[in-house]
Amino acid sequence: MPDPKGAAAALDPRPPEPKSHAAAGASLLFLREEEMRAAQDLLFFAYRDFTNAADVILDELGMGRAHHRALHFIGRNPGIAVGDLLGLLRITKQSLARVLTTLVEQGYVAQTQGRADRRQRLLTLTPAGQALERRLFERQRERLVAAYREAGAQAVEGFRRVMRGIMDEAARAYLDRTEAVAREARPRAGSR
Amino acid sequence: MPDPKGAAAALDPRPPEPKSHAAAGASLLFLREEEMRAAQDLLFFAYRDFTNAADVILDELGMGRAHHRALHFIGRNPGIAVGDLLGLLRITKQSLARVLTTLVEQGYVAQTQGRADRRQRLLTLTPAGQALERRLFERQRERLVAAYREAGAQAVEGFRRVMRGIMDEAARAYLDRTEAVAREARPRAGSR
DNA sequence: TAACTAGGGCAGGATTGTTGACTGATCTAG
DNA sequence: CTAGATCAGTCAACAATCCTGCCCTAGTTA
Repeated sequence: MPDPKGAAAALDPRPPEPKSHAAAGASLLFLREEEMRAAQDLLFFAYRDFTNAADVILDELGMGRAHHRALHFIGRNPGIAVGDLLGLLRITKQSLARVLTTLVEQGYVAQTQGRADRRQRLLTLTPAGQALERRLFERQRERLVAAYREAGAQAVEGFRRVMRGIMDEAARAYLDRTEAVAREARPRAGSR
Repeated sequence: MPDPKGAAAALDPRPPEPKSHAAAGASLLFLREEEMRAAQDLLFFAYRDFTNAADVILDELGMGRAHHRALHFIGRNPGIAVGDLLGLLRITKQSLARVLTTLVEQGYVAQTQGRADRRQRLLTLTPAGQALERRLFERQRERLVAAYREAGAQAVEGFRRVMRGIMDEAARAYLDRTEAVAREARPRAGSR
């Protein structure tokens, strides 16, 4: 019943591409099989508990995580067009339409016609939507602040770099754009 | 229903608990509102694209992410009882039963009766299950290896610390146990 | 023997996601 | 100005995944 090849491989800590990079050497141990397995665990548990933090509030309102995701990205990108939001969430028009309909009906999201292109419905959070998004965010922020503070600024920078590396190129580009906008709006803490 | 306070707060980059920790000072900027928002983005995109990496293979087999999660944790905990697996995944018996049934029927997972407690069904991966899990893992490993290598060992350590801080205490305890077991099985690279 | 526990199973429903096709409004290029 | 492309909303039908309750069997434990 046991597969010798599979079982052996699971215990074999061979580092991929042993010494291609120069200043690496033995420290490439962090690329071992077991480390990659552990990273799977980290992503699963962190994401599970992070998203879970807001679920209590969502349940009270009869909403789900999809609503939260929409609120989050509309809040971070006021005036975003429906198509662009679809691209961020990577879901279909139908899936978004369902949550968007309830969010608009319940007064959390407002739609305004685009000026340049009047076909577009630009999405923004109403004051109620901002308040709700903030309530949801606060729950998650507690966890983040605790984790960030405990780990320290340097660890946070490492976290940021690894997370960016895991995601798609398109997602990285989006983050860069968002960051640039944030710096522009508040140009005291930024670089340059 | 509209909350003007929420709107104002959304623009206010106040650092929480300004100078409670000693060696912090201005570097506590990384706890600002915007940094927390950015962390939400990081978690969303990294998790989205990481899980997505294995979806192609899963689709071919008519399986979903729930199957992958079960395979992953059974593979990492051979002989795990159904109840313990439920505790890890944090889903209901029914949800697990569905995926477990298909995994057993298709020969990816084997059930053996517990010796100490014969009510238990201890779960292990069959050779086919190990092979499938490995195929799925390889896709995700590509991303992880690239991200880890690009970020460097120090960044990886920071990533690990932050991710641990985000998750529940119970999840951290599980990771510690798993790590200890791995060290025991291969006591050359470990500490102590 | 009685009470508890591990696991399986069923009924019924909610959420979130999919594909595909169609409509309407608007923009753009020839 | 017309033809085609694009943005968005909508419908139907379906599938994956999750949920709450409830009941059952087998085995453990007091």
